[in-house]
Amino acid sequence: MLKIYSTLFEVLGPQGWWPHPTRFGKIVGALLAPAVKWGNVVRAIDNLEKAGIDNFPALRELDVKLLEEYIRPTIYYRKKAQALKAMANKEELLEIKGSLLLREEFLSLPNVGRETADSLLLYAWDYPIMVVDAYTKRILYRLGYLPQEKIDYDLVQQLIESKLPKDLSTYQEYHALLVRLGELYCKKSPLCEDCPLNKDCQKIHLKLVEG
DNA sequence: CTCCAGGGGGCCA
DNA sequence: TGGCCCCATGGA
Repeated sequence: MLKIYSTLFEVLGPQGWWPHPTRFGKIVGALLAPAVKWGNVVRAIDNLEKAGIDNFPALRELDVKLLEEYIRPTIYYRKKAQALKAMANKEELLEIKGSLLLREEFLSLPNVGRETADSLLLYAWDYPIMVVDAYTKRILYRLGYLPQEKIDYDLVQQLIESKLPKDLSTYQEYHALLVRLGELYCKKSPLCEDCPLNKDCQKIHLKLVEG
């Protein structure tokens, strides 16, 4: 597990997440990001900021229909609008420091599941918790760390956390690196010949090409 | 132009 | 758990 991390870091370099500088942007970004390319998340946040929506009180006052239009570049925008509204209406959460209790609070918000909750904690609350997404599962499965690709979220999270130093920047970078690797090489039709992990991959055997 | 994948989450059986 | 729905975007 640590070897994957060091290999990815060496080949792909530091990813430097989270791209959005403000706390508002980080939180909104974490809520919009699932199943959406980051570029489209940025478009959505830009739409909001151009409309002067750059803080939670403003978001709370914003008409839902208008909010939906602003974040339309992100898929499932109606669901995500509900999540944003719910977060804006629970502004007291912003003052709480990261914890597993706060995680439960996030999970009680509409349309916020484990990945989204953990993204909020890891990137907007600086709380060291590993985010697991479809790429994470697919990559670890192909590398032989998981018995199957469809597997319980918590199990994968525990596995990773048990084998990495419990360190904020390690978790932040590792998830970002796995996403980057996934985007580049680990689609359902994989592009393994160029994958930096190719020589370690047990499922797919093609030659490693160094960039 | 059409087809379709698919970085999540909720709900229901 | 497994199936279905939500539903923009971009590449084939």
